[in-house]
Amino acid sequence: MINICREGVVKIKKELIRKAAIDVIAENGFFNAAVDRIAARAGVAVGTVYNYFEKKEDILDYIFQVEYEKRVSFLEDLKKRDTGPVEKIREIMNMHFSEMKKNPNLARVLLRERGFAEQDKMIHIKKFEELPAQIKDIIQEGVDKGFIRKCNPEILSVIIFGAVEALMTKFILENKNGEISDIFDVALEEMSNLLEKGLVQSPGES
Amino acid sequence: MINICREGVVKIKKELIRKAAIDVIAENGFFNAAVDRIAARAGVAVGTVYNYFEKKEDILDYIFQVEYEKRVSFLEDLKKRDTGPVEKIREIMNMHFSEMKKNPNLARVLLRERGFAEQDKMIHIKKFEELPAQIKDIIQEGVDKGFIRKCNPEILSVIIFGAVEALMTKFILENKNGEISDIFDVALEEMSNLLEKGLVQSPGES
Amino acid sequence: MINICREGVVKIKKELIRKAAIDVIAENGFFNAAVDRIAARAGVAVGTVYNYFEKKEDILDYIFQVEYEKRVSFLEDLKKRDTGPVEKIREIMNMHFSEMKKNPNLARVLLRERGFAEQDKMIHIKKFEELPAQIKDIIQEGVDKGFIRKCNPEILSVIIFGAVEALMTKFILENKNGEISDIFDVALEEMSNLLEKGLVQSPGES
Amino acid sequence: MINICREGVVKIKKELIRKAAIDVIAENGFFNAAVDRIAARAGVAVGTVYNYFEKKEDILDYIFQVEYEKRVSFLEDLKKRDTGPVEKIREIMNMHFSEMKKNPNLARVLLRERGFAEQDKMIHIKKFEELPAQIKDIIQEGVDKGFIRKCNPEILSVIIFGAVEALMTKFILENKNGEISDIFDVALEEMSNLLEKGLVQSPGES
DNA sequence: CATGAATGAGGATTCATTCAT
DNA sequence: CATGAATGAATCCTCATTCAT
Repeated sequence: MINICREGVVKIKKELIRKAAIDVIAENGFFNAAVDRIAARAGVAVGTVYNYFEKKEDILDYIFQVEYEKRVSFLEDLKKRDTGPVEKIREIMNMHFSEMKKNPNLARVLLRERGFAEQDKMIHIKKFEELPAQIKDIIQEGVDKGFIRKCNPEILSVIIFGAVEALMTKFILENKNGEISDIFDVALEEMSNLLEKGLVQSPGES
Repeated sequence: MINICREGVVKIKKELIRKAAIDVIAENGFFNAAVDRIAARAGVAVGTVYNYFEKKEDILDYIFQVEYEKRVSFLEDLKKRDTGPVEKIREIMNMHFSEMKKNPNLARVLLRERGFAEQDKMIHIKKFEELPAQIKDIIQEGVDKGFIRKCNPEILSVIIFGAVEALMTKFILENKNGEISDIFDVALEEMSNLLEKGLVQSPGES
Repeated sequence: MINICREGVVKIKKELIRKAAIDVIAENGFFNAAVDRIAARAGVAVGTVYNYFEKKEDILDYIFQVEYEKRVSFLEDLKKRDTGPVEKIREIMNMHFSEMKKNPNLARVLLRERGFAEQDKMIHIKKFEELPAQIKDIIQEGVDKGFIRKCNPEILSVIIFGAVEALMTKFILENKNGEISDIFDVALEEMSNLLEKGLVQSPGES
Repeated sequence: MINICREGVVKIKKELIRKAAIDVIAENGFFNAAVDRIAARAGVAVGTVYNYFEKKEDILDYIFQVEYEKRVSFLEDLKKRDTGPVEKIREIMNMHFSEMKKNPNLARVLLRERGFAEQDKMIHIKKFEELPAQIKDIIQEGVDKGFIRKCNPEILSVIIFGAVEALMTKFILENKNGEISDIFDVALEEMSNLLEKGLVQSPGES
């Protein structure tokens, strides 16, 4: 469908820039990603970038904003669903892994450039950092309903998110130029097992 | 005046610079940490920095090197000890958390600037990134001895390290200017529980 | 306001910088010619210089390029002309001397900064160094047509070029701040005589 | 013979530095020749260099001074000899060429770094530049005695010196890393011929 | 809105020179 | 005299940002 309205057109350019920025930043890191090069990659003039973003940092923040919103709406959908909490967490992991397979560069940026969360201007990076809190609710609900043992949901949400991101980081480092291994399936399984059984040998099991 | 020994003096200056760099990088991020400011903080001239480090990047790499060596010798000691694997992992977490309490700025740097591991020159950052592999051995040993259930030790080491680092990151973000909460004790407990029992309510438990 | 044409405008700025560079380099030598000062002399910002030249060295190379091309086209015209070889050489000298009177600073640069010909990047300085070879052809032709006695044209071209440049250097050193003496006419005459008669007293002449 | 006196010892160190400087400057040019590297090459500490030379430039000037004095005493000897002027000039050329074969690096420095003659501090470089004037006397004497035709001796001395240096420069550029070709013999012959016969075909010669 | 030349503050790095030992 | 660590001014170059067209 053709989107002719002004806003739609605007968004197309902004999208071009956002996507170019993801690639350039993934390749060079945010600081080494010159605005000129981002513009060039987007097939656009430098000045044009500054029609859509006030400062270079805003580009990065916008990248996080888009992903943040994607995740928020995903999590909202998820919460409504009727599955158990472990299954939900499994789906969250699944979502992250498959997003990463779709766009490894994006994952690279999301994982590497979070350092800016401390800066006050980067409101969406900061928000992104608060996403684990969303898992907290799922865990809390699981506890309330008796599916999950008593625990500190906030801490556990951090633990789970950290684990997921560490897995992604590992695979990024190992697959710099190649295809993402399907080791993700193994990772998924291991995480599920950890949550279900812990890591310790139960008495009476082989 | 007594000059302890040439090598000692050299190390003192290099130490001054290293410590100053940790603070300045923690506050501004590596890229915004001007060498001039690091030198000033160290009470030293710019040129002096370049007597000890060839390039700015080498300062960062050296920071990782020192910490890497600390951790390696810690892990070597740990392996020799006679405790069970879960207890060992607990000690690793404990070590990280207490290191962090001692020097939060250092933790900030270690957590935030790992992105450079992809650069070839940063050999110690790269090595640092491979530390989780050390946990792998502990897990493997646990499996072999029957203390830990069958699993993929490599993946699980990544999961555990990721969890620990996420916890540290969270507390850094929340305690930018303040004292580190003793929430670490809770975190420690929760991690231990996760490893021992998983997250799921066992049938027959309340 | 009428914008002659994009390319024209570009050339104007590049010309400004080139001319400023000639003066600053002539006064201080290439190494002591700070890019900032060249920019200031050109009435332009530092950054602008780097819009037209990738590196400082490229400015110097460009100065040689422009002069090289001037000389090549002059020599091509000259070859076509119907005059004898000695007359042609005389015209070459004349051209050099009058160019030098027009812009002594330029001559200063051309004579003093050739040392860079050894660097691989300075392709035009290297080419400039090969200009004497053009005289070689003229001499060779003279030999072929019987106007010039048997000799090694390559060596002689070097000798002639060297002589011309030494003369120019001498006058530059003697006329740092003043007008170029018209001693050039004498020099021209002496060179012509040398070529025609040698330096030795012929038997039977007074 | 062992030279134990203070001055002798001093000179040995100064000589070490001078020779090292010649090599380092020949390889990198004067500006890229760091005093550290000169000192290192001489097997001496930086500070030691400054015990013998006040400023870096003084090292270069000293190199020229030594060579200047060598040439002056050579020319004084030469003047006393009973040979004809052309033969004397031939010997001057011969001296330059063979000096150059002995130490190409030195020749490189002498030819490339004369640009500093304009600076007031470099008194010996300036003096070196005035050496051609010594040939002037030889020519003048030749004219007076009837061996050389009437001419402007000053101009001709410049011409001859320029020719010689151009030949040396050419061979340096062509023999950067290799042995100096024996083309010098040819050059010597051609110069002699030029001086004796000029370049023009005499009527009645083949 | 699009363009991209111009800007100049900022930062990494070098290196001549000093001076305490 | 010898040493070489320390100094910091000086310089090249980058790049975010502006603005006239």
